[in-house]
Amino acid sequence: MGQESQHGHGTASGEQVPAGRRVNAPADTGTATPTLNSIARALGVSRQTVSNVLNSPERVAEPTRSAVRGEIERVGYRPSAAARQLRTRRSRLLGFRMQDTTDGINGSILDRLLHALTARAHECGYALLVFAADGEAAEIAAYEDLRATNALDGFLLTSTNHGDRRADWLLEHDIPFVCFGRPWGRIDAATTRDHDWIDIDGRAGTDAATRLLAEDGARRIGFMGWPEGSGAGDDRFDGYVTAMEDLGHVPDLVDRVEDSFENGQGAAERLVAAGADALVCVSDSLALGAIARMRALGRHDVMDRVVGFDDTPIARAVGISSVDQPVEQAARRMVDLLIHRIEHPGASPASDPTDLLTPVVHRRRAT
Amino acid sequence: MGQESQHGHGTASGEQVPAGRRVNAPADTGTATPTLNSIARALGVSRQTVSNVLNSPERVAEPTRSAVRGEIERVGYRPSAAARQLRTRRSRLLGFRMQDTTDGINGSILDRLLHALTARAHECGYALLVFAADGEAAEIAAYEDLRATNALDGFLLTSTNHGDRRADWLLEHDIPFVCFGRPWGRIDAATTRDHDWIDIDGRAGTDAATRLLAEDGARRIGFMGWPEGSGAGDDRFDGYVTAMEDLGHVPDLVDRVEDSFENGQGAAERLVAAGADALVCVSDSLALGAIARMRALGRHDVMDRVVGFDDTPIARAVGISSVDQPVEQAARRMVDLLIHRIEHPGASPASDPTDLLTPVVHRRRAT
DNA sequence: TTGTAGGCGTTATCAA
DNA sequence: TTGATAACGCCTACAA
Repeated sequence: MGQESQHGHGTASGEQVPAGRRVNAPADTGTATPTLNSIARALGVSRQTVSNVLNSPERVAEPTRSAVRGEIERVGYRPSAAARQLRTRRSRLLGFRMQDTTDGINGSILDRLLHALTARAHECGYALLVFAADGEAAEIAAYEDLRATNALDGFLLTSTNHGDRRADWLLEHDIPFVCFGRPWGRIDAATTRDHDWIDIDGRAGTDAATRLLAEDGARRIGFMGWPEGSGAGDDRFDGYVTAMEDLGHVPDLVDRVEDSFENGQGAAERLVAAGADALVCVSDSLALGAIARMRALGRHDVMDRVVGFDDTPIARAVGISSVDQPVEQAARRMVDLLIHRIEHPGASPASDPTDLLTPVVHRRRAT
Repeated sequence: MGQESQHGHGTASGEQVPAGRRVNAPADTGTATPTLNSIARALGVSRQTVSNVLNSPERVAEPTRSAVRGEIERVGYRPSAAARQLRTRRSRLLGFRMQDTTDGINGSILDRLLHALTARAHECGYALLVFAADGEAAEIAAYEDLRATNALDGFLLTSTNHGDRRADWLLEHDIPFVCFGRPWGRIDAATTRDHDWIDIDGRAGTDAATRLLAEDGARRIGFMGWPEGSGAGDDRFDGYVTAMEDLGHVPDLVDRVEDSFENGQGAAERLVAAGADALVCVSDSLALGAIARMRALGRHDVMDRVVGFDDTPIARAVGISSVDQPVEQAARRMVDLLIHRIEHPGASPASDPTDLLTPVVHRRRAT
């Protein structure tokens, strides 16, 4: 194997430093960064063999293989993502867009998601690239740019809405992606192809919340939700309705408002005035508002019968019962789906609409 | 200029597709990805000229320049980050570690920071790579790995503590970074070199909070803080002490506990038992706990005189006065410092200890 | 002002 | 089983 003997045309390529060149040598610390070449040379094998040890170990004979591995370990070699990317057209990078405005309380679930996505991606050998973009158009522009320049392998989308054009664009351009949230608008639309997504069973969440209150003796359970038209909001409303009907109650105490603490106060007041003795809320902001107003009105009976949604830190701290979305599980599934799609192009979408993640209600008592 | 005429040794490099090769051609959509080469060829100029138009436009004559620009625009050319990175050793990527555990309420300020950092980096032509790592050792290992494989240009550190070894490691390895938080432990330590950081004047925050309460007629103002030993906590304590002394009061109503809602309840109860008629808190969790307990005890007088810290969404919603850290400003400065350091190695640290960002107190009334 | 040459570190193909 | 060769797209130095 001719240890150390430079064979062939003089020195191996990349080693002739025509004295006086020394381009951008980064503050020559004595030890140059190890590369496939340097390892190959040290061992007297070809750099292709070293590459094979990394990518198709079975094609390399045992003695060689362990020798190479030893050297790699010894010098702390790390393959260069740039070079690999240049060659393979893959970056092992996943894109995640930061919401332009975190409205705080509810936004916290997105942050939880981001944490979980990062962790899972890491386990799979991928990393997350986060970017900012205001509005749908800007977001699409960002996809285009990041895909072209940074070769992102795929994107993780959140809060998909009716008439969302991001998914269409990505489909058209054959870029892998997964959505957190069902394709509300497009489902059943024969003209559009399907795509990967995961979702949480909001309906099951409000259903469980409603039953929990019923168990506590509530009869006139009210619902505080978002205006009709948002997929998740309507879904959660359905859960309330079916649970109520199933329990033999009439789901007629309903107040649908934009999400905010203040609106929660107002809606709660109206609902109790109409006779509600308990409240199911589609968010913790609304629940928090409801509790505050109930307290102000001296309705401690109702205060103890409010259930929020998302199980935000505030709910935990203040002691509000809340529906907890299995975000970590969702993140794992999103990443796995996306990576599968990336590594097996051609495969058909793996999501099954019946396969929603089930949230769990935490029962608490306000402090 | 011989449009379209291939001059020199046959076709330009990279264009000979020895029929039957067609390696990984990604689903040949008819239009190949534009490159410097393809643009140069289309225009009959050399690829170097195109590169120059991008990187040193002044070296290219006008007619050529605009022709090139037109073509770039027309075909939607984007330089490949991988190729550029391979060549320049720079990725235009900044690293940000996700906290392993977001303890929720207070963690929200980190999320706000991340949003702001992302936005600012984007404006500067950089992107953020987020990664997960549990514990100091793992974080350092992540630096090493990301630096070696992904060529991250620098790192944005948060929550630096006493005896933090991350900064030491990064300094040793000459990797650019900035910290959110003063180098508490190492400041004045002659043995360690200095580094870039920014910080917020916590002392000014509690000072302002204390004065705000005094304006409202409070005399026996209590302080709810963290146990001695944390830089930020001690800093905030100092603000309270100096303000009180300056106002002619004695800063003797002090309770220092670990940060949590529950501890906030306990501390508040002890302090009012000792005679406090107002409370300055170093976090919104503590403030929230304080308010809850005051309400339970019927001390509405004190309830209206609680100031929190961080101005989290909950504080805004519930109506707690709170000290708002100028996070967006901090983020801008962090990114700018880091990028400066990256693009001008050798320059000395730019942070000036006297140059802290000043928070502002928002006055609110609980709902 | 523009063009030529060479190489950054990796992988794919094919020949030995 | 291993090695030689040729790109991937870009940038820097130098020559014309």
